[in-house]
Amino acid sequence: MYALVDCNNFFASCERLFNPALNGRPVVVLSGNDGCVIARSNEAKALGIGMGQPAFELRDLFVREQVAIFSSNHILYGDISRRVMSVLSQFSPEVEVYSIDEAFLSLDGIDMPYGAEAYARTIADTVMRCVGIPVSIGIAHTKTLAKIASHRAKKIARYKGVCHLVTPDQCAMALIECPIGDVWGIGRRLAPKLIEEGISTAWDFTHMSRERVRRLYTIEGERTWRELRGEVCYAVDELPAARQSITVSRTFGQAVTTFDDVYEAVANFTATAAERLRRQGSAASSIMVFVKGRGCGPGRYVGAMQHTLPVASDSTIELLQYARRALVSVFRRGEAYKKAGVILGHIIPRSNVQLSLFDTVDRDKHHRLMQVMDSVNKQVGGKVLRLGAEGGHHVWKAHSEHLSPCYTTSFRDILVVKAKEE
DNA sequence: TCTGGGGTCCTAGGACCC
DNA sequence: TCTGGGGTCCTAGGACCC
Repeated sequence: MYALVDCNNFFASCERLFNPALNGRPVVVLSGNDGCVIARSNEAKALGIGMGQPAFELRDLFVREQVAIFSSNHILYGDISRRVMSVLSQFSPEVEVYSIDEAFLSLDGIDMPYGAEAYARTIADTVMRCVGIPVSIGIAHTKTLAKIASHRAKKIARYKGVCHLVTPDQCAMALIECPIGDVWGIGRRLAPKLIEEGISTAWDFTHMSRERVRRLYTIEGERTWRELRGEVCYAVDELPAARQSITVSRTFGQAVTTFDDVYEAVANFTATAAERLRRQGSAASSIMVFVKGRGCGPGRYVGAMQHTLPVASDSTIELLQYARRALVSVFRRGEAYKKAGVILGHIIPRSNVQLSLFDTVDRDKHHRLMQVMDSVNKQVGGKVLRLGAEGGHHVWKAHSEHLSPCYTTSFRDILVVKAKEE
C-alpha cells in the first residue's frame, strides 16, 4: 500500500507558520517578479482567485478583501519542506520526495496496529505538531489511486484529511466521482480528447479496452489505466535520479539593454546551474544561453545559442566562458531584454568524463577551487565567494515587494518573541 | 513470383508533472 | 505596462551500422 502525503496550500501555509494573525485571512503567494498567483489559502480560493492568475488583474480585489500578499520565498519553503520530509521518514523506511510539498510512502511491512487510516492520522498529527504544516493523506494500492485518495482527503470534509481507498467499493466510488482531467497523468490536452470520446470520469477510463488505451495514448496512458485498476506500475523511488538537464532562468525586474547587464545575469545563472551540477556529482557537455526581448507574440526577439564543450565540465569558470561566447552571438544591440536563461545539457557523472589528449584546462585546479567555493558558501550561507562577473549592480533582479523573512535559515531573520510586560 | 532482420543515435515535437 | 520557473518521458522519422 502507498500513502501520498500532500501539504495543504503549501506556500501559503509556510507564510502563515510564523504569522498566526494570517489564520482565517485570505493569503496568496506570487511567482517571481510578483507576476501571478502560485499559491492560495482556502479563503483566497473561495474569493475566486485562480491558480496562475496575473496579480495586476487582482489588485482591487486584494485591497477590498484585505488579502495578505507574499512574494515567493523559496528558501523558506525549501527549509520547511525538508522538515516535513524528515518527519515523514520516521513513518516509513521508503519515502519518495515527489515534489516540494508531496511525498509517497510505502506502507508495506509496516506495523500498523490500528490500521492504515489511524496510522495516517498519526502522521498528519505529527507533522502538524513538529512542523506546523497541515497535510492531506491518501492511501491506496497504487500511486495513481493514492493521488485520487489524497485529492478526496483534501476536498471532502467528512474525510478530515485522510482518505483510504482499499475496498473495491471505495475505489469504484472514488473513480466514478473523479473527473478524467483530475487523474494523475491525464493533462490539459488529453482530457478534452477523452471527453469527446465519451470518457468523462476515471471510472469510464478504466472501462476502456487496454488495446484502445494503448493505441490512443501510448504506453504512459496504458500505465495510468493499469494503475487505476489496481495494478502497480510505479514503485516508490527513493533516490532522486540525477538531473539530465539543469535550467536556470529569470524574468528581469525591468527591461535590460546593455550587454554587461545581461551578461551579469547570465553569469549568475551559470554559477547557480554549475553549483547544482556539482552537488549531484555531474559534469555537463553542453551549455545553452537564451535571451528574450520585451512583449510577446511573433514580434518578440528570441535568441538562443548552444555550445558543446570539448570536455564535459563542472567548473563555473569554464562553463561561463562558453556562456559568454553564446551570449555574444545572440545579443543584439538596441534590443530591450526581459528574460534570459542558461541550460546545461548532456549531463554525465563526473567520474565518466572523457578526457582529451589536447586539453588545455587544468581540471584539478578548477575542481579544487570549486570545492573551496562550494564549501565556504555552504558554511557561511549565500554566495560569499563568487566570480567577478556575477557582482555589480544587478539591475536585472526581479522585484519581490512582499518578501517575508527567512525565519528558519537566516540569523538576521529569526523571529523575536517579546515577553509580556508586567 | 521474388525484396532480411537486427540494431543505434539524434532531433523535433508533443504530452505530462509540480 | 504588468502573465513563473523548473523538470520528465515517449514517439516518429531520418540517418547510420552490421
